[in-house]
Amino acid sequence: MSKKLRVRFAPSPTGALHIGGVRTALYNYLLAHKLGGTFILRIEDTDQTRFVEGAENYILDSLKWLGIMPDEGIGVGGPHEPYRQSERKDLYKVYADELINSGKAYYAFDTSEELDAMRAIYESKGSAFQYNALTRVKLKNSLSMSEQEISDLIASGMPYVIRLKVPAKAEIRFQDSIRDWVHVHTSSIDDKVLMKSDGMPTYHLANVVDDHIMEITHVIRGEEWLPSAPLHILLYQAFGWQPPQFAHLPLLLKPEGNGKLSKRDADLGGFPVFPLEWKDPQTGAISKGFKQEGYLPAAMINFLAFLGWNPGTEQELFSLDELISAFSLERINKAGAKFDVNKAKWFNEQYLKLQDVSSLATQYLPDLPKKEAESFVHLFLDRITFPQELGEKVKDFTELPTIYEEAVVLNKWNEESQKGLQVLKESLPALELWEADSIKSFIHIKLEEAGIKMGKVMQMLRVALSGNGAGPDLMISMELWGKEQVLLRLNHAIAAFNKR
RNA sequence: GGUCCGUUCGUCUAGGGGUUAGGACACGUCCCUUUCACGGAUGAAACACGGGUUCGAUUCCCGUACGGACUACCA
Repeated sequence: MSKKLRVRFAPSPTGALHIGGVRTALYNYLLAHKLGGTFILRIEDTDQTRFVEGAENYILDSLKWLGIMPDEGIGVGGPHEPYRQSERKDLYKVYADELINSGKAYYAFDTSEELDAMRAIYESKGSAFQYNALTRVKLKNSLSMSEQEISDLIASGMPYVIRLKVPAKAEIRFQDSIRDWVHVHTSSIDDKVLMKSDGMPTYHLANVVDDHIMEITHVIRGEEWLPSAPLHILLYQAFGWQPPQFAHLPLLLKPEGNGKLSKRDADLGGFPVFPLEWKDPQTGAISKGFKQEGYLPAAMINFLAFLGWNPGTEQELFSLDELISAFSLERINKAGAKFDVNKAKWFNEQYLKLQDVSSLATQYLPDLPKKEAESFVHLFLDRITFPQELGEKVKDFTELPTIYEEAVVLNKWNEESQKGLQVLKESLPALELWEADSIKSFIHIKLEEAGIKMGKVMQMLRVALSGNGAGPDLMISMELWGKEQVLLRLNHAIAAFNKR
Protein backbone atom coordinates (compact mmCIF):
# COMPACT_ATOMS: atom_id res chain seq x y z
CA MET A 1 0.00 0.00 0.00
CA SER A 2 1.37 3.38 -0.94
CA LYS A 3 1.64 6.28 1.46
CA LYS A 4 -0.98 8.99 1.42
CA LEU A 5 0.05 11.82 -0.84
CA ARG A 6 1.32 14.94 0.90
CA VAL A 7 2.58 18.01 -0.93
CA ARG A 8 3.69 21.38 0.26
CA PHE A 9 4.02 24.94 -0.93
CA ALA A 10 6.92 26.53 0.89
CA PRO A 11 7.44 30.19 0.07
CA SER A 12 9.74 32.64 1.80
CA PRO A 13 8.16 35.70 3.34
CA THR A 14 10.45 38.10 1.53
CA GLY A 15 7.81 40.22 -0.16
CA ALA A 16 4.78 39.79 -2.34
CA LEU A 17 4.14 36.34 -3.70
CA HIS A 18 5.18 36.19 -7.35
CA ILE A 19 2.72 34.87 -9.90
CA GLY A 20 5.10 31.97 -10.63
CA GLY A 21 4.85 31.02 -6.98
CA VAL A 22 1.10 31.15 -7.26
CA ARG A 23 1.24 28.66 -10.10
CA THR A 24 3.47 26.38 -8.04
CA ALA A 25 0.95 26.55 -5.23
CA LEU A 26 -1.85 25.82 -7.68
CA TYR A 27 -0.16 22.71 -9.08
CA ASN A 28 0.46 21.44 -5.58
CA TYR A 29 -3.15 22.11 -4.69
CA LEU A 30 -4.43 20.38 -7.83
CA LEU A 31 -2.37 17.26 -7.29
CA ALA A 32 -3.33 17.02 -3.63
CA HIS A 33 -7.02 17.34 -4.40
CA LYS A 34 -6.84 15.02 -7.35
CA LEU A 35 -5.29 12.23 -5.35
CA GLY A 36 -7.05 12.83 -2.07
CA GLY A 37 -3.84 14.04 -0.49
CA THR A 38 -2.93 16.90 1.78
CA PHE A 39 -1.74 20.32 0.70
CA ILE A 40 0.53 21.92 3.25
CA LEU A 41 1.66 25.53 3.56
CA ARG A 42 5.03 26.00 5.21
CA ILE A 43 6.88 29.26 5.62
CA GLU A 44 10.60 29.18 4.93
CA ASP A 45 11.81 32.14 6.90
CA THR A 46 15.31 31.01 7.74
CA ASP A 47 16.89 34.14 6.33
CA GLN A 48 16.25 36.70 9.01
CA THR A 49 17.80 39.47 6.95
CA ARG A 50 15.26 39.13 4.20
CA PHE A 51 12.18 38.81 6.33
CA VAL A 52 9.46 41.22 5.31
CA GLU A 53 6.63 42.21 7.58
CA GLY A 54 3.23 41.27 6.22
CA ALA A 55 4.50 38.88 3.58
CA GLU A 56 3.11 35.82 5.30
CA ASN A 57 -0.38 37.27 5.52
CA TYR A 58 -0.07 38.35 1.94
CA ILE A 59 0.62 34.77 0.88
CA LEU A 60 -2.36 33.52 2.83
CA ASP A 61 -4.63 36.24 1.47
CA SER A 62 -3.53 35.46 -2.06
CA LEU A 63 -4.27 31.77 -1.73
CA LYS A 64 -7.58 32.60 -0.12
CA TRP A 65 -8.52 34.94 -2.96
CA LEU A 66 -7.82 32.21 -5.50
CA GLY A 67 -9.56 29.55 -3.47
CA ILE A 68 -6.55 27.30 -3.14
CA MET A 69 -6.18 27.21 0.61
CA PRO A 70 -3.93 24.67 2.28
CA ASP A 71 -5.31 21.74 4.24
CA GLU A 72 -2.56 21.92 6.80
CA GLY A 73 0.13 24.33 7.93
CA ILE A 74 0.23 28.08 8.29
CA GLY A 75 -3.23 29.48 8.86
CA VAL A 76 -4.83 26.10 9.52
CA GLY A 77 -2.52 24.21 11.86
CA GLY A 78 -1.89 20.50 11.85
CA PRO A 79 0.07 17.62 13.35
CA HIS A 80 3.52 19.03 12.54
CA GLU A 81 3.35 22.46 14.09
CA PRO A 82 5.02 24.86 13.98
CA TYR A 83 5.02 25.36 10.21
CA ARG A 84 7.28 28.38 10.32
CA GLN A 85 10.89 27.30 9.99
CA SER A 86 12.24 30.02 12.24
CA GLU A 87 10.20 28.40 15.02
CA ARG A 88 11.73 25.02 14.29
CA LYS A 89 15.26 26.27 14.63
CA ASP A 90 16.33 23.87 17.39
CA LEU A 91 15.16 20.89 15.42
CA TYR A 92 17.56 21.48 12.56
CA LYS A 93 20.49 21.68 14.93
CA VAL A 94 19.74 18.16 16.10
CA TYR A 95 19.86 16.86 12.55
CA ALA A 96 22.95 18.84 11.68
CA ASP A 97 24.67 17.37 14.72
CA GLU A 98 23.62 13.93 13.62
CA LEU A 99 25.46 14.46 10.37
CA ILE A 100 28.50 15.79 12.21
CA ASN A 101 28.53 12.70 14.41
CA SER A 102 28.20 10.35 11.50
CA GLY A 103 31.02 12.13 9.67
CA LYS A 104 28.74 13.29 6.85
CA ALA A 105 29.18 16.95 7.73
CA TYR A 106 31.85 19.13 9.31
CA TYR A 107 32.45 22.46 10.99
CA ALA A 108 33.95 25.26 8.92
CA PHE A 109 35.42 28.44 10.32
CA ASP A 110 36.25 30.37 7.18
CA THR A 111 34.78 33.84 7.23
CA SER A 112 32.71 35.26 4.41
CA GLU A 113 35.55 37.64 3.66
CA GLU A 114 38.06 34.81 3.36
CA LEU A 115 35.77 32.94 1.03
CA ASP A 116 35.12 36.01 -1.07
CA ALA A 117 38.87 36.46 -1.36
CA MET A 118 39.24 32.86 -2.50
CA ARG A 119 36.57 33.33 -5.10
CA ALA A 120 38.29 36.44 -6.38
CA ILE A 121 41.60 34.60 -6.71
CA TYR A 122 40.02 31.75 -8.62
CA GLU A 123 38.14 34.12 -10.81
CA SER A 124 41.29 36.01 -11.73
CA LYS A 125 42.69 32.66 -12.85
CA GLY A 126 39.61 32.12 -14.98
CA SER A 127 38.12 29.36 -12.87
CA ALA A 128 35.48 29.09 -10.21
CA PHE A 129 36.07 28.40 -6.55
CA GLN A 130 34.32 25.44 -5.05
CA TYR A 131 34.32 24.40 -1.43
CA ASN A 132 34.68 20.69 -2.11
CA ALA A 133 36.73 17.54 -1.68
CA LEU A 134 39.66 19.18 -3.44
CA THR A 135 39.78 22.45 -1.56
CA ARG A 136 38.39 21.64 1.88
CA VAL A 137 41.66 20.16 3.12
CA LYS A 138 43.29 23.53 2.63
CA LEU A 139 40.57 25.53 4.33
CA LYS A 140 39.70 26.17 7.94
CA ASN A 141 37.44 23.34 8.98
CA SER A 142 37.15 20.31 11.19
CA LEU A 143 38.57 18.09 8.46
CA SER A 144 41.78 20.07 8.15
CA MET A 145 42.36 20.84 11.81
CA SER A 146 43.15 18.85 14.90
CA GLU A 147 40.47 18.08 17.41
CA GLN A 148 42.17 20.33 19.93
CA GLU A 149 42.15 23.28 17.55
CA ILE A 150 38.51 22.71 16.76
CA SER A 151 37.31 22.55 20.33
CA ASP A 152 39.43 25.58 21.21
CA LEU A 153 37.93 27.57 18.38
CA ILE A 154 34.40 26.59 19.28
CA ALA A 155 35.04 27.30 22.96
CA SER A 156 36.44 30.72 22.08
CA GLY A 157 33.14 31.62 20.48
CA MET A 158 34.51 31.62 16.96
CA PRO A 159 31.55 31.61 14.58
CA TYR A 160 31.24 28.54 12.43
CA VAL A 161 29.01 26.92 9.88
CA ILE A 162 28.26 23.29 9.26
CA ARG A 163 28.93 22.01 5.77
CA LEU A 164 27.92 18.83 4.06
CA LYS A 165 30.84 16.59 3.19
CA VAL A 166 29.99 15.84 -0.40
CA PRO A 167 31.55 12.57 -1.60
CA ALA A 168 34.31 13.14 -4.14
CA LYS A 169 33.39 10.66 -6.79
CA ALA A 170 29.83 9.57 -7.13
CA GLU A 171 27.01 10.01 -9.50
CA ILE A 172 23.72 11.27 -8.18
CA ARG A 173 20.65 10.39 -10.13
CA PHE A 174 16.99 10.84 -9.59
CA GLN A 175 13.88 10.54 -11.67
CA ASP A 176 12.01 13.79 -11.95
CA SER A 177 8.31 13.53 -12.77
CA ILE A 178 8.67 16.14 -15.46
CA ARG A 179 12.23 15.71 -16.71
CA ASP A 180 12.73 12.00 -16.24
CA TRP A 181 16.25 10.95 -15.22
CA VAL A 182 18.61 13.70 -14.18
CA HIS A 183 22.16 12.82 -13.31
CA VAL A 184 24.89 14.91 -11.85
CA HIS A 185 28.39 14.09 -10.74
CA THR A 186 29.25 15.04 -7.18
CA SER A 187 32.37 16.82 -8.39
CA SER A 188 30.14 19.62 -9.54
CA ILE A 189 28.41 19.96 -6.19
CA ASP A 190 30.16 21.88 -3.47
CA ASP A 191 30.09 21.38 0.26
CA LYS A 192 27.00 23.44 0.84
CA VAL A 193 26.47 25.19 4.12
CA LEU A 194 23.79 23.41 6.15
CA MET A 195 23.83 25.53 9.29
CA LYS A 196 24.69 29.20 9.17
CA SER A 197 26.77 30.93 11.79
CA ASP A 198 23.66 32.55 13.22
CA GLY A 199 22.39 29.09 14.13
CA MET A 200 19.76 29.03 11.42
CA PRO A 201 19.67 26.27 8.86
CA THR A 202 20.01 27.03 5.17
CA TYR A 203 17.20 26.23 2.79
CA HIS A 204 18.79 22.93 1.87
CA LEU A 205 18.85 21.47 5.34
CA ALA A 206 15.57 22.91 6.58
CA ASN A 207 13.80 21.84 3.44
CA VAL A 208 14.99 18.26 3.53
CA VAL A 209 14.44 17.84 7.24
CA ASP A 210 10.95 19.31 7.14
CA ASP A 211 9.89 17.48 4.02
CA HIS A 212 10.93 14.26 5.70
CA ILE A 213 9.36 14.98 9.05
CA MET A 214 6.18 16.26 7.48
CA GLU A 215 6.07 13.12 5.35
CA ILE A 216 6.01 15.00 2.08
CA THR A 217 5.65 12.52 -0.77
CA HIS A 218 5.94 14.88 -3.74
CA VAL A 219 8.05 18.00 -4.00
CA ILE A 220 6.62 20.21 -6.72
CA ARG A 221 8.68 23.36 -7.10
CA GLY A 222 10.18 25.70 -9.66
CA GLU A 223 12.94 24.75 -12.06
CA GLU A 224 15.31 27.09 -10.26
CA TRP A 225 15.67 24.30 -7.72
CA LEU A 226 16.71 21.68 -10.21
CA PRO A 227 20.45 22.34 -9.84
CA SER A 228 20.27 21.81 -6.09
CA ALA A 229 18.05 18.75 -6.24
CA PRO A 230 21.08 16.40 -6.38
CA LEU A 231 22.36 18.02 -3.22
CA HIS A 232 19.04 17.32 -1.58
CA ILE A 233 19.22 13.72 -2.71
CA LEU A 234 22.64 13.55 -1.11
CA LEU A 235 21.17 14.85 2.11
CA TYR A 236 18.41 12.27 2.08
CA GLN A 237 21.07 9.64 1.57
CA ALA A 238 23.20 11.03 4.39
CA PHE A 239 20.24 10.74 6.75
CA GLY A 240 19.26 7.37 5.36
CA TRP A 241 15.85 8.68 4.34
CA GLN A 242 13.70 7.93 1.35
CA PRO A 243 13.62 11.01 -0.90
CA PRO A 244 10.24 12.29 -2.10
CA GLN A 245 9.22 12.29 -5.73
CA PHE A 246 10.48 15.48 -7.35
CA ALA A 247 8.76 17.52 -10.02
CA HIS A 248 10.54 20.64 -11.24
CA LEU A 249 8.19 23.05 -12.95
CA PRO A 250 9.16 25.06 -16.03
CA LEU A 251 9.70 28.73 -15.38
CA LEU A 252 7.41 31.61 -16.22
CA LEU A 253 9.26 33.76 -18.72
CA LYS A 254 9.02 37.42 -19.62
CA PRO A 255 6.73 38.23 -22.58
CA GLU A 256 9.40 39.92 -24.69
CA GLY A 257 12.78 38.38 -25.28
CA ASN A 258 13.99 35.80 -22.82
CA GLY A 259 14.45 35.35 -19.13
CA LYS A 260 12.51 34.85 -15.99
CA LEU A 261 9.43 36.98 -15.56
CA SER A 262 10.25 39.86 -13.26
CA LYS A 263 8.33 42.71 -11.75
CA ARG A 264 10.16 45.07 -14.09
CA ASP A 265 8.91 43.25 -17.20
CA ALA A 266 5.42 43.36 -15.84
CA ASP A 267 5.60 47.10 -15.23
CA LEU A 268 6.86 47.54 -18.77
CA GLY A 269 4.05 45.40 -20.15
CA GLY A 270 1.52 47.20 -17.98
CA PHE A 271 0.34 44.16 -16.09
CA PRO A 272 0.85 42.90 -12.53
CA VAL A 273 3.05 40.03 -11.35
CA PHE A 274 1.46 39.83 -7.96
CA PRO A 275 -1.95 38.38 -7.17
CA LEU A 276 -2.90 41.18 -4.81
CA GLU A 277 -1.81 44.75 -4.48
CA TRP A 278 1.33 44.98 -2.39
CA LYS A 279 2.74 47.86 -0.46
CA ASP A 280 6.40 47.51 0.32
CA PRO A 281 6.68 48.22 4.05
CA GLN A 282 10.18 49.62 3.62
CA THR A 283 9.80 51.93 0.65
CA GLY A 284 6.04 52.35 0.69
CA ALA A 285 6.04 51.58 -3.02
CA ILE A 286 2.82 50.06 -4.25
CA SER A 287 2.77 47.24 -6.77
CA LYS A 288 -0.46 46.46 -8.48
CA GLY A 289 -2.23 43.15 -8.11
CA PHE A 290 -4.28 41.05 -10.48
CA LYS A 291 -7.23 41.27 -8.16
CA GLN A 292 -7.25 45.06 -8.15
CA GLU A 293 -6.77 45.13 -11.92
CA GLY A 294 -10.05 43.30 -12.20
CA TYR A 295 -8.96 39.75 -12.84
CA LEU A 296 -11.40 37.13 -11.61
CA PRO A 297 -9.99 34.34 -9.45
CA ALA A 298 -11.41 31.66 -11.74
CA ALA A 299 -9.81 33.29 -14.78
CA MET A 300 -6.46 33.54 -13.02
CA ILE A 301 -6.60 29.89 -12.01
CA ASN A 302 -7.52 28.76 -15.51
CA PHE A 303 -4.87 30.92 -17.16
CA LEU A 304 -2.14 29.92 -14.73
CA ALA A 305 -2.98 26.24 -14.95
CA PHE A 306 -2.47 26.39 -18.71
CA LEU A 307 0.92 28.02 -18.44
CA GLY A 308 3.00 24.88 -18.55
CA TRP A 309 0.25 22.30 -18.42
CA ASN A 310 -2.62 21.26 -20.64
CA PRO A 311 -5.18 18.52 -20.54
CA GLY A 312 -4.43 17.17 -24.02
CA THR A 313 -7.95 17.89 -25.17
CA GLU A 314 -9.25 20.98 -26.91
CA GLN A 315 -11.16 22.21 -23.90
CA GLU A 316 -9.79 25.55 -22.71
CA LEU A 317 -12.19 26.63 -20.02
CA PHE A 318 -11.81 24.72 -16.79
CA SER A 319 -13.28 25.33 -13.39
CA LEU A 320 -11.11 24.54 -10.41
CA ASP A 321 -12.94 21.25 -9.94
CA GLU A 322 -12.47 20.33 -13.57
CA LEU A 323 -8.79 21.16 -13.28
CA ILE A 324 -8.51 18.90 -10.28
CA SER A 325 -9.89 15.93 -12.14
CA ALA A 326 -7.94 16.63 -15.34
CA PHE A 327 -4.60 17.44 -13.73
CA SER A 328 -1.56 15.23 -13.82
CA LEU A 329 2.15 15.77 -13.33
CA GLU A 330 2.87 13.86 -16.52
CA ARG A 331 1.20 16.48 -18.68
CA ILE A 332 3.36 19.33 -17.44
CA ASN A 333 5.73 20.73 -20.06
CA LYS A 334 9.46 20.94 -19.81
CA ALA A 335 10.05 24.28 -21.50
CA GLY A 336 9.44 27.65 -19.88
CA ALA A 337 6.31 29.55 -20.80
CA LYS A 338 6.20 33.19 -21.75
CA PHE A 339 3.64 35.20 -19.90
CA ASP A 340 1.08 36.53 -22.37
CA VAL A 341 -1.20 39.08 -20.83
CA ASN A 342 -3.52 38.96 -23.86
CA LYS A 343 -4.37 35.40 -23.05
CA ALA A 344 -4.98 36.32 -19.44
CA LYS A 345 -7.37 39.03 -20.57
CA TRP A 346 -9.18 36.63 -22.84
CA PHE A 347 -9.74 34.21 -19.98
CA ASN A 348 -11.01 37.09 -17.90
CA GLU A 349 -13.51 38.09 -20.57
CA GLN A 350 -14.75 34.53 -20.76
CA TYR A 351 -15.31 34.30 -17.03
CA LEU A 352 -16.74 37.79 -16.82
CA LYS A 353 -19.53 36.82 -19.20
CA LEU A 354 -20.37 33.92 -16.91
CA GLN A 355 -20.79 36.21 -13.91
CA ASP A 356 -24.18 36.81 -12.39
CA VAL A 357 -25.61 40.04 -13.82
CA SER A 358 -27.41 40.96 -10.65
CA SER A 359 -24.36 40.70 -8.42
CA LEU A 360 -22.17 42.56 -10.93
CA ALA A 361 -24.77 45.30 -10.87
CA THR A 362 -24.82 45.63 -7.10
CA GLN A 363 -21.08 45.34 -6.79
CA TYR A 364 -19.95 47.68 -9.53
CA LEU A 365 -22.89 50.01 -10.01
CA PRO A 366 -24.05 50.37 -6.41
CA ASP A 367 -25.37 53.92 -6.77
CA LEU A 368 -27.86 53.08 -9.49
CA PRO A 369 -31.35 51.65 -9.09
CA LYS A 370 -31.07 47.89 -9.32
CA LYS A 371 -33.04 47.47 -12.52
CA GLU A 372 -31.19 50.22 -14.32
CA ALA A 373 -27.84 48.91 -13.14
CA GLU A 374 -28.68 45.48 -14.50
CA SER A 375 -29.64 46.98 -17.83
CA PHE A 376 -26.25 48.63 -18.00
CA VAL A 377 -24.50 45.38 -17.18
CA HIS A 378 -26.37 43.70 -20.02
CA LEU A 379 -25.45 46.54 -22.33
CA PHE A 380 -21.74 46.54 -21.59
CA LEU A 381 -20.76 43.07 -20.44
CA ASP A 382 -19.62 41.94 -23.88
CA ARG A 383 -17.48 45.01 -24.39
CA ILE A 384 -15.27 44.97 -21.32
CA THR A 385 -12.39 42.93 -19.97
CA PHE A 386 -12.56 43.95 -16.32
CA PRO A 387 -15.68 44.48 -14.23
CA GLN A 388 -14.71 47.91 -12.98
CA GLU A 389 -14.90 49.16 -16.56
CA LEU A 390 -18.64 49.01 -15.99
CA GLY A 391 -18.46 52.17 -13.90
CA GLU A 392 -16.45 54.05 -16.53
CA LYS A 393 -18.74 52.92 -19.31
CA VAL A 394 -21.81 54.01 -17.44
CA LYS A 395 -20.23 57.34 -16.59
CA ASP A 396 -19.41 57.99 -20.25
CA PHE A 397 -22.84 56.85 -21.21
CA THR A 398 -24.60 59.11 -18.76
CA GLU A 399 -22.61 62.26 -19.38
CA LEU A 400 -23.80 64.66 -22.01
CA PRO A 401 -21.45 64.50 -25.01
CA THR A 402 -19.43 67.67 -25.52
CA ILE A 403 -17.38 66.57 -28.49
CA TYR A 404 -18.62 64.66 -31.49
CA GLU A 405 -16.52 62.17 -33.37
CA GLU A 406 -15.08 64.33 -36.11
CA ALA A 407 -14.61 61.75 -38.84
CA VAL A 408 -18.23 60.68 -38.71
CA VAL A 409 -19.59 64.21 -38.65
CA LEU A 410 -17.41 65.07 -41.60
CA ASN A 411 -18.67 62.12 -43.59
CA LYS A 412 -22.28 61.92 -42.62
CA TRP A 413 -23.45 65.40 -41.83
CA ASN A 414 -25.27 66.39 -44.98
CA GLU A 415 -28.58 67.70 -46.12
CA GLU A 416 -30.33 64.39 -45.75
CA SER A 417 -29.06 63.52 -42.30
CA GLN A 418 -29.71 67.06 -41.20
CA LYS A 419 -33.26 66.74 -42.37
CA GLY A 420 -33.56 63.35 -40.71
CA LEU A 421 -32.45 64.58 -37.32
CA GLN A 422 -34.83 67.49 -37.65
CA VAL A 423 -37.69 65.11 -38.35
CA LEU A 424 -36.81 63.04 -35.29
CA LYS A 425 -36.46 66.09 -33.13
CA GLU A 426 -39.94 67.17 -34.06
CA SER A 427 -41.66 63.79 -33.99
CA LEU A 428 -40.05 61.98 -31.06
CA PRO A 429 -41.84 64.03 -28.37
CA ALA A 430 -45.08 62.45 -29.54
CA LEU A 431 -43.88 58.91 -28.90
CA GLU A 432 -45.67 57.53 -25.84
CA LEU A 433 -44.18 54.09 -25.31
CA TRP A 434 -40.47 54.72 -24.73
CA GLU A 435 -39.05 51.27 -25.29
CA ALA A 436 -36.33 50.11 -27.63
CA ASP A 437 -38.66 48.26 -29.99
CA SER A 438 -41.24 50.97 -30.27
CA ILE A 439 -38.58 53.66 -30.63
CA LYS A 440 -37.12 51.68 -33.48
CA SER A 441 -40.36 51.27 -35.38
CA PHE A 442 -41.36 54.84 -34.67
CA ILE A 443 -38.12 56.19 -36.12
CA HIS A 444 -38.51 53.89 -39.07
CA ILE A 445 -42.00 55.13 -39.81
CA LYS A 446 -41.24 58.80 -39.35
CA LEU A 447 -38.19 58.75 -41.58
CA GLU A 448 -40.03 56.80 -44.21
CA GLU A 449 -42.86 59.30 -44.19
CA ALA A 450 -40.33 62.04 -44.76
CA GLY A 451 -38.77 60.07 -47.58
CA ILE A 452 -35.44 59.62 -45.84
CA LYS A 453 -33.44 56.41 -45.77
CA MET A 454 -32.80 55.17 -42.25
CA GLY A 455 -29.23 54.23 -43.11
CA LYS A 456 -28.46 57.81 -44.01
CA VAL A 457 -29.42 59.04 -40.59
CA MET A 458 -28.65 56.37 -38.04
CA GLN A 459 -24.95 56.92 -37.63
CA MET A 460 -25.46 60.64 -37.37
CA LEU A 461 -28.11 60.02 -34.75
CA ARG A 462 -25.66 57.87 -32.83
CA VAL A 463 -23.02 60.57 -32.90
CA ALA A 464 -25.58 63.20 -31.99
CA LEU A 465 -26.74 61.26 -28.95
CA SER A 466 -23.52 59.66 -27.71
CA GLY A 467 -20.75 61.63 -29.36
CA ASN A 468 -19.27 58.41 -30.74
CA GLY A 469 -19.56 56.68 -34.06
CA ALA A 470 -19.55 53.26 -32.45
CA GLY A 471 -21.10 51.80 -29.35
CA PRO A 472 -23.82 49.59 -27.94
CA ASP A 473 -27.25 49.14 -29.47
CA LEU A 474 -28.69 52.58 -30.11
CA MET A 475 -32.32 51.75 -29.46
CA ILE A 476 -31.60 50.20 -26.10
CA SER A 477 -29.34 53.14 -25.34
CA MET A 478 -32.15 55.53 -26.15
CA GLU A 479 -34.50 53.64 -23.91
CA LEU A 480 -31.98 53.90 -21.08
CA TRP A 481 -31.33 57.59 -21.59
CA GLY A 482 -35.04 58.33 -21.51
CA LYS A 483 -37.07 60.50 -23.79
CA GLU A 484 -36.25 63.81 -22.18
CA GLN A 485 -32.52 63.16 -22.23
CA VAL A 486 -32.60 62.01 -25.83
CA LEU A 487 -34.39 65.16 -26.94
CA LEU A 488 -31.98 67.30 -24.97
CA ARG A 489 -29.02 65.59 -26.61
CA LEU A 490 -30.59 65.85 -30.01
CA ASN A 491 -31.13 69.57 -29.66
CA HIS A 492 -27.59 70.10 -28.42
CA ALA A 493 -26.13 68.15 -31.28
CA ILE A 494 -28.19 69.76 -34.02
CA ALA A 495 -27.20 73.16 -32.73
CA ALA A 496 -23.53 72.14 -32.62
CA PHE A 497 -23.57 70.64 -36.11
CA ASN A 498 -25.34 73.63 -37.62
CA LYS A 499 -22.67 75.97 -36.32
CA ARG A 500 -20.08 74.28 -38.48
C1' G B 1 33.66 30.10 -17.18
C1' G B 2 31.42 25.42 -15.00
C1' U B 3 27.04 22.23 -14.02
C1' C B 4 22.18 21.18 -15.24
C1' C B 5 17.68 21.95 -18.08
C1' G B 6 15.27 23.23 -22.47
C1' U B 7 13.91 24.35 -28.15
C1' U B 8 6.55 22.77 -32.83
C1' C B 9 2.97 29.06 -35.86
C1' G B 10 4.48 36.05 -32.94
C1' U B 11 2.51 33.67 -27.98
C1' C B 12 0.32 29.24 -25.03
C1' U B 13 0.37 24.45 -26.83
C1' A B 14 -1.56 19.18 -29.22
C1' G B 15 0.79 15.43 -31.75
C1' G B 16 4.34 11.82 -32.67
C1' G B 17 8.60 7.12 -37.22
C1' G B 18 4.39 7.70 -42.94
C1' U B 19 -0.60 13.55 -40.55
C1' U B 20 -3.39 18.44 -45.59
C1' A B 21 1.33 18.97 -38.36
C1' G B 22 -4.49 20.13 -34.79
C1' G B 23 -6.50 23.85 -31.18
C1' A B 24 -6.40 28.64 -28.40
C1' C B 25 -4.71 34.01 -27.94
C1' A B 26 -3.24 37.95 -31.10
C1' C B 27 -3.65 39.47 -36.48
C1' G B 28 -6.35 39.67 -41.66
C1' U B 29 -11.01 38.76 -44.42
C1' C B 30 -16.17 37.59 -44.60
C1' C B 31 -21.04 36.82 -42.17
C1' C B 32 -24.28 38.53 -38.21
C1' U B 33 -25.34 43.57 -36.34
C1' U B 34 -28.06 49.88 -40.22
C1' U B 35 -22.38 51.11 -35.90
C1' C B 36 -18.98 48.87 -32.67
C1' A B 37 -18.38 44.76 -29.53
C1' C B 38 -19.96 39.65 -28.81
C1' G B 39 -20.73 35.36 -31.76
C1' G B 40 -19.90 32.38 -36.30
C1' A B 41 -16.91 31.21 -40.58
C1' U B 42 -12.35 31.63 -42.85
C1' G B 43 -7.07 33.04 -43.99
C1' A B 44 -1.91 33.81 -43.15
C1' A B 45 1.42 31.62 -39.67
C1' A B 46 5.61 26.53 -36.82
C1' C B 47 8.61 21.24 -36.19
C1' A B 48 16.32 25.83 -34.59
C1' C B 49 20.49 23.69 -37.59
C1' G B 50 23.83 19.54 -39.08
C1' G B 51 24.85 14.53 -39.01
C1' G B 52 23.32 9.45 -37.92
C1' U B 53 19.59 5.20 -37.45
C1' U B 54 15.57 3.93 -40.89
C1' C B 55 12.36 2.25 -46.87
C1' G B 56 10.87 6.82 -44.43
C1' A B 57 12.37 11.42 -39.30
C1' U B 58 9.34 17.05 -37.05
C1' U B 59 9.11 12.51 -33.88
C1' C B 60 14.66 8.16 -31.92
C1' C B 61 20.32 9.01 -31.18
C1' C B 62 24.67 12.30 -31.40
C1' G B 63 26.59 16.95 -32.14
C1' U B 64 26.08 22.38 -33.06
C1' A B 65 23.56 26.81 -32.28
C1' C B 66 20.42 29.49 -29.36
C1' G B 67 17.87 30.27 -24.77
C1' G B 68 17.28 29.61 -19.54
C1' A B 69 18.32 28.24 -14.44
C1' C B 70 21.96 27.52 -10.93
C1' U B 71 26.88 28.54 -9.47
C1' A B 72 25.80 32.89 -1.39
C1' C B 73 26.46 31.65 5.80
C1' C B 74 19.24 33.88 -0.33
C1' A B 75 15.40 31.06 -0.90
